[in-house]
Amino acid sequence: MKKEVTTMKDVAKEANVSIATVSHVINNTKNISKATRMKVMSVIEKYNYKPNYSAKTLRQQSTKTAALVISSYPDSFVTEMIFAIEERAKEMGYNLLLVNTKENNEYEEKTINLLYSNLVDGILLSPTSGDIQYLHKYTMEKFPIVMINRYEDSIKNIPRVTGDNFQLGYDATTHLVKHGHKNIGFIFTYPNVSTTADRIRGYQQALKQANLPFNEELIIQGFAHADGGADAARELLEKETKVTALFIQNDLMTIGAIDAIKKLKKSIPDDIAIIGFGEFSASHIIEPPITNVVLPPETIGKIAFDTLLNKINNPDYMSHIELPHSMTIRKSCGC
Amino acid sequence: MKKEVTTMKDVAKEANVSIATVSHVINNTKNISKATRMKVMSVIEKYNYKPNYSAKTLRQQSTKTAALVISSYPDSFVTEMIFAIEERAKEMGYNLLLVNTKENNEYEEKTINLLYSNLVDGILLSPTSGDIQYLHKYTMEKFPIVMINRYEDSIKNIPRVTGDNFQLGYDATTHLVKHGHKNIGFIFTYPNVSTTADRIRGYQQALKQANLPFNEELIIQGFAHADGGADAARELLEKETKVTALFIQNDLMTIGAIDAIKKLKKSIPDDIAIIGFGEFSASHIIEPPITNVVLPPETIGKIAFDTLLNKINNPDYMSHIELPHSMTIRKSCGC
DNA sequence: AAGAAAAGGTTAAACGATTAACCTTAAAGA
DNA sequence: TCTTTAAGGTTAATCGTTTAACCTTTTCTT
Repeated sequence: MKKEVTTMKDVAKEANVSIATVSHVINNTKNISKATRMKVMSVIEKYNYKPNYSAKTLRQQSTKTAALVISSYPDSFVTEMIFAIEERAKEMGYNLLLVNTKENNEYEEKTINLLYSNLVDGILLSPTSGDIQYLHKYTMEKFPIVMINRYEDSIKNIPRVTGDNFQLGYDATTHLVKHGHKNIGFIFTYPNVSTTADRIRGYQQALKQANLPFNEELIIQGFAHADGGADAARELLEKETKVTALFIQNDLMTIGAIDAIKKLKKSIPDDIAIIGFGEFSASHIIEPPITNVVLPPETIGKIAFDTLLNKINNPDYMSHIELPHSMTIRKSCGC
Repeated sequence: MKKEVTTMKDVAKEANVSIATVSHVINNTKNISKATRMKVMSVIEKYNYKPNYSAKTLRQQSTKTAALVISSYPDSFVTEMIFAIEERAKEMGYNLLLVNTKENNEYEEKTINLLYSNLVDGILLSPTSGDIQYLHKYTMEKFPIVMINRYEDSIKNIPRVTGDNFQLGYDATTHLVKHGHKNIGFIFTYPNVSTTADRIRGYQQALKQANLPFNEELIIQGFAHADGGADAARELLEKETKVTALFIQNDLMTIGAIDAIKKLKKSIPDDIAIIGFGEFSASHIIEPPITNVVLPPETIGKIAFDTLLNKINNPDYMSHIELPHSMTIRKSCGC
């Protein structure tokens, strides 16, 4: 599939100048007389000529493209983050490649490997919950990678931007504790992931501080969609845990859980109080309106991209940024 | 920012073979003795060598990258479509570049222009509602573009895959008519877009068939988010239109509209019946559960990508594919 | 008016692969 | 045994830019 496309050579020939001159006109990299410039420009216009990106890249060793590798099915938090990153990339003159590894560790490694082939200048990575030790290879070579949302402590030299998930878990739990709850269920999506671990630490800390016992049975995993939330909620309610409150880490799951609880003829928040994670379009419309603890997806996205840019421009750049959460109080928590 | 990266040359030197041999080993494009192959492989392994993508691309004139250019803020329909496309691309050995033009026509043109620079092999375009006549330039050059969701009739030679939006509008409206509604509001997001136009034609056809008058006041635009839906619904209810049913073209707007209607102390579906567009995670949980007319985002995405592949491999390829919708009946329509 | 500096161009060497064409040597056919 | 064919490699051209180095010619400086 050979495309017959105008090249710089063609333009140069038609305009009766050298290739170098054409390049200089395009990039404004040398003084060019108005006459020549106009001549060249008109030829460019005439043939709708565009410089070949690969050739440019090959010569300049910079693709002006970044990749965003996410792992989970995108809920509204992730979706908003994605588009914030896309926008920021655009602003900074970068293109964005999107890859979803769907929590497939093996595929993730293959992807990073592929991207590493000078396809992109750097990678924004929200890693899978699997083993990501293979990343060491890249940090050694100082290939620009920035972790977003999730991190892995054993891998040094990778900057990251995440939410302050410990505090988030702590605050959400404390809020429920203040409403008098003693048996608080915690429904998460992926284990072995920093987000989950940090929030659970916060949860435990809050209980400890309130002199409440920590019951492992109250912490369970669910699939990251509505049905998964419903299943998890049912499981928790049917166990002998006397659970009276739920802290759910995913918007779709929250929706599912609410549905399931209603179907069990329990009232929210009277029988079961709920705090969800992440603001989404239906948060305030669902009955009852959902209290959420939220992280700012746009801010995280933009800062992450800027961090990546720093890392690209300075291979030794390092930072760990933790963004604070906020809480949107509505009825589902009992307030 | 020069990266010191191993090249094929380095590998060749270290393995004591020619560059060509290394290339042949990597691409399996010639008989190579087992001994040499192993020698080369081990050097590749040792240096974690990856072929330079730009060089490869430059030589082969194919980037194995496609772009998805969407225009609107992504609701769940679009989000699911995006990831279906990303997955399909992956399957077919392509990378996916994502661009959101946010309904900015000027930016859209700039984007297409940029992408055209051999950055991608082809573009999947869901165009803005603005003037897209500039596309003629590209169809002339047979640059592979496929329209997705939206199309523009005046631009020939561009394949497209969309929903059968006429039928969708017709069926949704007819359903409401059968419930006895005579004044059916139609809330859309973007005017001058084929999706909207086709659905309105369907709406009109349904009214005509039922001998109902067409009242232009009942068709209004709203911003594509929850507040926009709320505003539009209020506007319609406050007008002297005696509206008793609403057909809303966007999930967020539907959520907003429901909220607004409830706040006006009207009951759904008794006072106002509602049919939304697109299935989303809260569809069945909202009170009342929402009746939706839905298009299959994954199918549209996958078929669109395959169509683009066809177009890439055969510049004369042409097709107009219309996917059928389905309807998920719940309570909001009065059933 | 002489010398220096600026303006406006050009030449040619990269950048890092792929691949047709060529060259040996070994194996197979007759 | 002689000729053909296959196997295993290499050389060098090519893809389309960028950019340092070089060369004229014009314009300043003093």
